[in-house]
Amino acid sequence: MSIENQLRSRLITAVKELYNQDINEKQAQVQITRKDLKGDFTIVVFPLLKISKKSPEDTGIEIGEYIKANEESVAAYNIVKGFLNIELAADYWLNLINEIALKDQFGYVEAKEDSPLMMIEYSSPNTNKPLHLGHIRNNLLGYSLSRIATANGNKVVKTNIVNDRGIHICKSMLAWKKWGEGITPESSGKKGDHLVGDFYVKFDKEYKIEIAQIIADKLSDYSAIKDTEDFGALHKSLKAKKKSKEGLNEVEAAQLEACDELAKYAENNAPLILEAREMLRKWEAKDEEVYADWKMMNEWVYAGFDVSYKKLGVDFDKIYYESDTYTVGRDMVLGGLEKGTFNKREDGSVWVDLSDKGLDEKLLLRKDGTSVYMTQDIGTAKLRFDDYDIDKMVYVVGNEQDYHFKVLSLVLDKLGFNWGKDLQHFSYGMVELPQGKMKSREGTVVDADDLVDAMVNTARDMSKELGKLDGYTDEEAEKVYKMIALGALKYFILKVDPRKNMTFNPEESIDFNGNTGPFIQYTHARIQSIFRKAADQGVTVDEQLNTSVAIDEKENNLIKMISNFPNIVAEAGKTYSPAVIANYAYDLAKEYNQFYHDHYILTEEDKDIMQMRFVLSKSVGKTIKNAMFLLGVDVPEKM
RNA sequence: GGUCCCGUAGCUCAGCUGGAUAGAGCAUCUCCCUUCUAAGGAGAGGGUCUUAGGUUCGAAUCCUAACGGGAUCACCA
Repeated sequence: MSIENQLRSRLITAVKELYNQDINEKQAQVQITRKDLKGDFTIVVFPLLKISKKSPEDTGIEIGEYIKANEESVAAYNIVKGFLNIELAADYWLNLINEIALKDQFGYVEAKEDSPLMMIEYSSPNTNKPLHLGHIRNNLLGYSLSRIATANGNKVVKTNIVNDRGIHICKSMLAWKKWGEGITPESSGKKGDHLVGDFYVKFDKEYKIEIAQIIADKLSDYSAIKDTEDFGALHKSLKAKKKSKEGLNEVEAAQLEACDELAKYAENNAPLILEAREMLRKWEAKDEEVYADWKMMNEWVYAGFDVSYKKLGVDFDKIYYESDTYTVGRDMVLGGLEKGTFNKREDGSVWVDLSDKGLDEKLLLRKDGTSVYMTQDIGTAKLRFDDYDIDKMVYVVGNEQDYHFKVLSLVLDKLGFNWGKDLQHFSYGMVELPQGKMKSREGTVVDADDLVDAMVNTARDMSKELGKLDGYTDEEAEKVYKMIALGALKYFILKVDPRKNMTFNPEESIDFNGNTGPFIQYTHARIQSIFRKAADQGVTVDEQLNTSVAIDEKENNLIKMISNFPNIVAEAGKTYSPAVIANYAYDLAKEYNQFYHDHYILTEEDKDIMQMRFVLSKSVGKTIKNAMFLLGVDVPEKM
């Protein structure tokens, strides 16, 4: 039992003994004492005043005396403004740090035979474009969450669902067929995912031209807007005005309706989209030529993704492909249709009615029988639960899909899967740039590969300038540059509460000073440097410290922070938040740097004190390393 | 319009299971490298915690409303 819990139960018995009253957890408040006050743990006595019928001071004294008399590790107490601060015996913390010093995996809980199996889905890319900044947040969160879940004693399976089919894939295929002239990654020297992405963009461009043409041709059919000169501008301004406080007048409402109708008509009747749909139909019918092209282009993309994943340092235990799972989903939908769980409309499309749950009707199969996004998620879920004995399913997917996962959960539940309603949508916020949202059409999307490369370059330049890696081979140094670059990027993204939208400022992200990953990595390297120096000087140091040595406040603070790490890991696991770990690692590094600044270690003459600072430094180094590991960040020996 | 999320220093973010004087970093201004890594440390300025009510001994934190920003409500994924 932790000392905190011991104090809590002492408090409960104290109230029972002193005032003959039982109190609950909420009334028994034990928290860590503010840093600027004397004491280790604080008992808040305010909630107990009604019971004690005494002043905060008197109540504090009575409880303080009781705890001091009955809890061995409590040495003293003080009362400030009605808060009872408990002071532990000096050697309590020193014994604790000796225990910690012996544990390599300090802070982690190992999984047992009967530990729950958690499957975490993340990444889930579309095979029609390369990974960008948004995917980076997803991948880093998913990877970190899986490490945090593992550290909390779960068996974890990292999984990925590759969205390798659907109309969006057909768009890039079609564009490549039409305008690609047989270009390949080899012939162009371009990464496969980028090459395919280019054709997706090309499709969009040509498609837009066709839409504009149709609109121009058909404009005269729509009386409300027939004299419009700039359709796009009108449509946009009407939509904006509808959203604004002002609202639309009758004429404008009619115009907007006409605009919407015409735009929809154009979008659905442009020759390119018709061709793409035909291609999707052929693909689902396994048309030989379409299938061969699809396979080839997908291979290009996978090869590209592999490079990006490796660059980011993430991986998966099991990858599912939508092209394998959508038919399973379709069968399940059809099965549900037979049982009357879903219903078919006259045109042949299949729907689920969720109006009793406060949602609306949702499409599960199109009228032409092809699958939608939801269909494949149903199939994927089925396959996964067939493959693994999953206790908890976590989907790392952006918050723009909150609604989708609400529906998925209910649909799975309707289909009779008891895990349906328990699925966890780990919903994270969007990544924005200082100038606003990323827009692929405006070329403001930050490419994942480019970003990592740029950061490695910055790390290299900076390191060379500082010259801290002299003596390393080029290969060794390059490893460190990469470590620092990724440390900066990962920490920058993971330190923010995942649920919130975040702003990614490229300039700030490559800053290596202050509250950054490299700051924490630097602290680790600094600590390792002490040990190297010690070895050079022939100083031998024991792994344990003398528990009767005197420590000052700073040293005590460090021990307290280290000993709190397991609680932090548990909290991060419970709240699914790498940010909790990131903030802790920063606080610990900062605290250590202050200690380092005004405490000498190797030149300290008192052997016991030197020993204590040495063991302390070692424990800090280890804890930083273990914390950063949970973020997927490695720490260097030198930097 | 319905539903959901967010609003803390000039900027980016902590703090939110109610608790003591609301914290970091960046940016601005001062200091500190002849002893273990200055990618560091110390200090200064900078706040009606969007606003208004409510609950409470106590509210940045919980509740309600307003204002501001975002997401979503497709035979897109």
